[in-house]
Amino acid sequence: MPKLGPDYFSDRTTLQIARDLLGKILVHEIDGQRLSGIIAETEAYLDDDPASHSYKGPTPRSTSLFLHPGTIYTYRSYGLHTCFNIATTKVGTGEAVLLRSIIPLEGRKIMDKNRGQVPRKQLTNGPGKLTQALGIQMTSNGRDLFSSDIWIEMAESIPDAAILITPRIGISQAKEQLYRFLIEPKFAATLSQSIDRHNPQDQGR
DNA sequence: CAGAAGATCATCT
DNA sequence: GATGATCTTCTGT
Repeated sequence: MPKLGPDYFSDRTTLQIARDLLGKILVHEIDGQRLSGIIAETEAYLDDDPASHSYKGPTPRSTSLFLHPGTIYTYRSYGLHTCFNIATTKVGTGEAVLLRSIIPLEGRKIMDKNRGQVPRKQLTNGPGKLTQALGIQMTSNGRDLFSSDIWIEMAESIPDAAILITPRIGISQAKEQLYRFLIEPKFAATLSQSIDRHNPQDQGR
């Protein structure tokens, strides 16, 4: 399966990129072992967003946000969690997409080990959880998606494996649920919470 | 160099 | 719905 190339993160708006990433596959390869999941929720951070780490210009922490599109930006949240972002648009702008949740695909045993045997619905359904499950660490900050052990692939079709790991509710129902998962507004790309505050009808996630 | 805040999560009521 | 865990980063002095 082809990796997404540099153009993917530069040719469209950040919001569009965030939408298009839904359904793609995030891969972290460790010792030849693939840990992966289907991207199910993303969040766009735009230049005019006061909550963005790039809002006040580059700082020691946020320099990778301003590098070329496809640069990985990780940061430590609340001293505990690692969150995974991808710089978008062009060099010098600080826009990015945060990956908020994935559907676990390959390497479930290792993910369980990394997460500590939580219920499967809670394995990768948050920005801090997916990095812990995939073993993605702060050291990936500043690398790029095209020449590192972390990348994003096209999904030619929804792999059967994805159906198998969805909740045990039968194949057809699982397919339907997975499809909803990918297109439902609730899980679609959103602006950050600071913008949500100005749109009270969007709150409650 | 001290102090505060934070793009979260698990656990509790 | 509230709270504590935990620590990096940024800001002001």
